[in-house]
Amino acid sequence: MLSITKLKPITAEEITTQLSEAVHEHRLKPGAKLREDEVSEVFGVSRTIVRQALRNMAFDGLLTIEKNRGASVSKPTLKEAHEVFQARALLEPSTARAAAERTTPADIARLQRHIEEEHRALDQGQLGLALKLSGNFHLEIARIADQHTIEHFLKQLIYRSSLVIALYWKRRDALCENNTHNTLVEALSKNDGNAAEDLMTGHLLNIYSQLDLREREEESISLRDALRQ
Amino acid sequence: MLSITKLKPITAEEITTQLSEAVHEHRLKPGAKLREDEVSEVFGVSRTIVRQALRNMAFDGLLTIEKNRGASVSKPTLKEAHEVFQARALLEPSTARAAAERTTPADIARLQRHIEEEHRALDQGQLGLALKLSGNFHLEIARIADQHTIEHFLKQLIYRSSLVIALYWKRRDALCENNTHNTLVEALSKNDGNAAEDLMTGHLLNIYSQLDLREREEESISLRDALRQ
DNA sequence: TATCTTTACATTGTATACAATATATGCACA
DNA sequence: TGTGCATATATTGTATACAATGTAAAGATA
Repeated sequence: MLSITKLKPITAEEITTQLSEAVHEHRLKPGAKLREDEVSEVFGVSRTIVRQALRNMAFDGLLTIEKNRGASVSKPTLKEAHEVFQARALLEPSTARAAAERTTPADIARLQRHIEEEHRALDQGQLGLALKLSGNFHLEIARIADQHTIEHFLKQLIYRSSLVIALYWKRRDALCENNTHNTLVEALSKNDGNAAEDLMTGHLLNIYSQLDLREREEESISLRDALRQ
Repeated sequence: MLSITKLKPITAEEITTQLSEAVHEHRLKPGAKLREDEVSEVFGVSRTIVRQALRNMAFDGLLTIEKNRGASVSKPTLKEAHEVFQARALLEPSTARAAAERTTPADIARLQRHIEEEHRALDQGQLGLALKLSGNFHLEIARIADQHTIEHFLKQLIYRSSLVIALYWKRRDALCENNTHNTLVEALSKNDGNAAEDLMTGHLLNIYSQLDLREREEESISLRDALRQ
């Protein structure tokens, strides 16, 4: 028997979340176009709602909306890539320190579950998922630090980091397995703020160093885009 | 003779800017309601556009939109007030340093014009305007540092600072006249990054110290709001 | 064939109609 | 009075119709 109960339609925020995760996991790659009625068909809502969701994502820097030409997944420039990691370098170490000072056993358990999931995803070759989980680990730390404002900014930066990685990661074949996250959890569990701050600084530098952020010629992309301007 | 040329209507972004400035200048105070019809009448556009503008502002933290209950100017809590200045303390000093390393004479001229305007506003008793100009001074520094991402975050933080000041400033009667901005410009003109960074740190602490961020009983506000939840 | 126009189509932008919800008003009853 | 309920009004939320714009296809001219 089919249930005909009219279930309430999905909200703009839920669509935002789902699409954002798709970008974060590289299921939607930089440059991908998102047509409004395509999206509205998928989620079963009107374009009104879809447009709200797309604008949300544009705000987070995930999408770029060009007037009369629609929305597409952003392609951060080299400069923006640098800026994202510079901003993270300013925000995350002190946040890690603050988190260390108030980490509870329950927090540790959550973080360890995060890491496990991430490893599982890597083992199964789900690179995109692993990347998303890795980002969420960082967000979790901001949550523990109980810094909502910074968490909000960090969320944007981490999503954009995912785009940067999609475009500028040196070796696509493998996200290097590293155990910095484990070491960080250790520092947090000991409430060692100094260590947490230092580890986070090093961790970000490590990621940063694995990006290929040299100037490129093909930067001026698809010719069409170059001429359009 | 009346010009009947159909001038193109104002955009959502322009409305966002105008309303944001009104909030920044305290012409719109925390708690003030913004009805969609009213706004759309004022600007001569449909509610569609107004709703875009209101959502933009909600994203910046200037407005709080409650489902089915409309938009009103945000009233940052004590915790949020702390968070705003903690975030600024992380971002602005290093930004000032970066700015110092690339400040040009033209930049100095702009900054000095800023300060002059600010003083003029103060002399004429236009506190709100002075506050906005003061905020713009800080944004100008981020612009000089050529850090677009941080500038974007800072803009949000500075707008919210204005709300915090509206709610928690110790002495409403007078924005204390200080010449820290002048000293900062001096450091920038000498390309003295260390000094700029230190001055910015001190400046932010100074503002922070002039806020009354002690717990209050009346925090739970208008009773209506408290019970509504 | 190549280039330029013109035309048709696809897609986004805006206004508006209607539905859903919240707020205010009036009335009954104690 | 004042409290509860019912009704009316105001306001926001969503879908849709139409306008504006961009893109692709077809045709014309050389």
